[in-house]
Amino acid sequence: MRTEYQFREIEKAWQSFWEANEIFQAQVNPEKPKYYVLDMFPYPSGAGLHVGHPLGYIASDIMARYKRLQGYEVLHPMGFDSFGLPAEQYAIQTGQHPAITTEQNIARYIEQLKNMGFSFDWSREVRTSDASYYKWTQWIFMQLFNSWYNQETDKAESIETLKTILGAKGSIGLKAVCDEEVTRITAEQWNAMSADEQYAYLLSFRLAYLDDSVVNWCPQLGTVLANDEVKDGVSERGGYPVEQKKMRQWSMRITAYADRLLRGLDEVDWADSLKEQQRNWIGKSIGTDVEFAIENVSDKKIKVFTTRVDTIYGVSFMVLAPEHEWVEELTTPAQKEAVEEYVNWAKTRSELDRVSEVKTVSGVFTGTYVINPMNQERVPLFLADYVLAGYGTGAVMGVPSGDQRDWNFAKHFDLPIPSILDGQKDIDKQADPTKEGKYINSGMINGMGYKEATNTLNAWLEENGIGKGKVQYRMRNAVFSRQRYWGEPVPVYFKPTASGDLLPYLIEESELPLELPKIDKYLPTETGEPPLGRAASDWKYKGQYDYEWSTMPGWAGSSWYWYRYMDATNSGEFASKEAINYWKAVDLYIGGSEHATGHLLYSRFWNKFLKDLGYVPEEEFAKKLINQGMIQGRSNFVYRLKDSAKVTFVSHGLKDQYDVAALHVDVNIVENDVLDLEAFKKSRNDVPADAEFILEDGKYVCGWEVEKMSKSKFNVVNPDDLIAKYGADTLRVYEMFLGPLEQFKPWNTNSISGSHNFLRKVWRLFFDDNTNTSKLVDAPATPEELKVLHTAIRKVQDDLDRFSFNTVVSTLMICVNDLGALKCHKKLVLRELVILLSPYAPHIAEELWAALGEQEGSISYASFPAFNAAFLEENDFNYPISFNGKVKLTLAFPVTATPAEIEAAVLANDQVTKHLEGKTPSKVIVVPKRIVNIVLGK
RNA sequence: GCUUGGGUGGUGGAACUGGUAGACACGCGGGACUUAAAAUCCCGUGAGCCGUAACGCUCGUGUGGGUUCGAUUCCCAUCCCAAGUACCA
Repeated sequence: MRTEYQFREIEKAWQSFWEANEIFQAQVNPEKPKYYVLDMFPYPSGAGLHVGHPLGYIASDIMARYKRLQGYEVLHPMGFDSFGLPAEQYAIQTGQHPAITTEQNIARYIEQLKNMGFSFDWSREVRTSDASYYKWTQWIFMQLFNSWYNQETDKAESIETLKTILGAKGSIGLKAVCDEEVTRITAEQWNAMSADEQYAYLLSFRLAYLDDSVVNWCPQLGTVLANDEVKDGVSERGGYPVEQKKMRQWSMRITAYADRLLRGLDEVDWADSLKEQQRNWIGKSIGTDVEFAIENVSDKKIKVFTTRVDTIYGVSFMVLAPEHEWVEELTTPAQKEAVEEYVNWAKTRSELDRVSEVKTVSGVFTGTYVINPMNQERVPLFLADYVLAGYGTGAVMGVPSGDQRDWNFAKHFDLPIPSILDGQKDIDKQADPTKEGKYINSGMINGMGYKEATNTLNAWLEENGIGKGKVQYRMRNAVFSRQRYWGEPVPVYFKPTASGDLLPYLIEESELPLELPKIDKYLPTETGEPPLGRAASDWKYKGQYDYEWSTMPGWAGSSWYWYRYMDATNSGEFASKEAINYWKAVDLYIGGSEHATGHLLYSRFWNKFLKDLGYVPEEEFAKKLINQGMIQGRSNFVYRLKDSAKVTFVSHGLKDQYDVAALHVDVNIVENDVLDLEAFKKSRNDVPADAEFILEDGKYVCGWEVEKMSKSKFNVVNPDDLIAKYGADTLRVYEMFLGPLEQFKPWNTNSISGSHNFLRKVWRLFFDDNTNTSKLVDAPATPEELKVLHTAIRKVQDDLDRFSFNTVVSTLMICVNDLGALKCHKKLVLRELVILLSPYAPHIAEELWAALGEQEGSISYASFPAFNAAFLEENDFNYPISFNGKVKLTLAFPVTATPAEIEAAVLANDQVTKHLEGKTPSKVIVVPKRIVNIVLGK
């Protein structure tokens, strides 16, 4: 029998062993510290996994296994974000229920994941589309519906506390996050309301609420599209026109949490770029709302938001967004034509046009003037598309001296550019946004500095009822309805009031889950209602009330799933108190950065909400987050002669001598950029058997380029193929060895043989390939062997603690190379080496662990080797001796030598004297156990 | 434009708080073993230069400056690449 490294048998055997013995099942175990390693769970797409997907899973699995070795109770689960569009689209085309497609895809994913040897606790697998899971997504929705945000306590509270407050004090002066247009009422008014009226009033305060939202409606497809399904104003699929349509939609008041979402970022260990993205997305700005009166219009005032109220005396014009609702009314007859023309032109401009033409100035005068409340000056009112209707109040005060855009605008329309600060420089050439200096030409703030001026103005404006300090956020509330089938039903039905208005009511908690009804077709109804409307005739609450027909968005199920893993089969709670209090939050979360402003923001929102209600203990759900970099494709090309009677391909190195066209070639038939000619001829029908190849050095060399990994570019590498050829352990080691986890990098199968050879070298430390014998011996380790081993122990531990997965691989390679050179086959040493290797290559590690005669069954629960610094101690240190920073030689000195002794010895050395060339050193720097530098004057 | 990363051999990358730049691996070249191949092992491999040779010299981390005894690492300026983004008042 050969004992050569038989990875196929080894990997299958250990995967079965792990599964049969439930090796990776996590328990609530207060005896041990816990560690929760989470991967962003995948959407199970029909294409299966490519080599890019497992990258993050490998890293998280290494951490999970490493922490187990360190004695932690590790929770490392996997599941599926299984609601989503592709399955629904497939259902529309084929009529097959999305659940069936989803089930098939998941089965494929699980098979692929199991082949990789991940240490997931599969007993905790979750699927967002299972009713037993979405029951709790619906339950959280109900909690949100039953809550309001109290700004006094700065947290969400039960709607019952709001009723009490309204009954006692009314809503005048109530600090709550609510609909903007809500009418403020007294306690008497509240108490005088009917039950239905009170219920309707409360809807404006609930964290889940109904609102008219603008959606991308595509009449031809009869459906609502997400922003990224719309390209250049038409649907990505089919290219049909898309219009903006107002629809009654469920929304979530995420803006209530804007400030906490911002503050929480300081607590978590996430990449700066990611935090910055979230900060930008939330877009907090502190400023002032100011009302400007309009000349000859008494019933309206224009409200502007400014972050620089201190510049208000420098206002020389005012601008409204072209979409502003008062445009028509505020245009004078003389300007009517020009304004209409401008508004129509502005409508044709896409978002892209607006962004790309930043430098051009456009606008039109309305003919109307507004009055600056500070100095009663008449200021012309313009329209310009640099002002956006969707941000702030849709109106901006123009201060050309301090804002470059305003300055450009003023120059273009020949408006005055008054100076307001003595610190402003060259404002005839450009705007100067400085806050330095004292105010001039500025009425009541003349002579003041920035801070004092701002405070003075805010106080005065508030006192006179003209303005007010305000915090403005860019972030909008989150639309929560989707006009789709394959999502969670919203647990709401509509019941008419006495006057016939429909009000939304929650179903009873005991009636959860509200399951998706069966429907005949997965399209909207003929009247444009969502697909669930098709079930309406026999899908009614208590047999009489219509349910909500829209479903929840994709982010609903993924905004709390890490809690379900803690107690995945609990039917009475989303997770038990005991489980939540043990596992608390995710210690390490790994996933792509593309979720920065979606999933990661919504999840933080729901987590904070659940904490407010006392269901979970932590304000932030993921303490540490690593974004793995995307793996890009590396395409290969062949070069076909353009004018040649016979089909002819020329090798990469010679292609410049011919007129050629580059064609993608399947990377799976190319090795080290050398094309497998036979496979190539078979792979394509457009390559005849007698095709000719112009070779270099007897080989056909392909060109290459980095592109996105995609089928159309023939550069998709399937992990299954690599596992079949090299084994999962090799693939795991190689993916980590490729480079830092966070970095974007192209996939290149070329050097995978290096990782495979490494594992074979490990194998050969244990077994002789030729004589079929074990080389293991029971002998005490030499100091040299211990030094090699402990150098590796220290570095592996240090590197894993800072998530430097790639350098661990080279450390292990060095260790194995060194032990090989020392011909070390001692059990005591190799035992520790195998433990170090086991997080990366768990199958071979288990096999070798068994070969060592270990009785413990699985290496997974061995102890991580204890580092002993004593083995690394040296008597001498080899000092590099440098002259003016350039190293010329090295000299060994005892580590106990003092700098003075070293300096004396160095200067007395013959070689050093030779390098001095008779010069006298002006200075000698000795850094103990580092370097000696001799400074020579010029 | 702004924000955040990043530019190191033929390639992927290493160098943890400033201390021998290029670890480790791929690729390539040479050699041993073999009838041959595979496998394995050994040697070499940043560029340029001097010499018969041991050895030695010069340059070198996008570019230009600076700080320092000493800079891939810190500072300033600048160019290029990637991701994100908002004309945000």
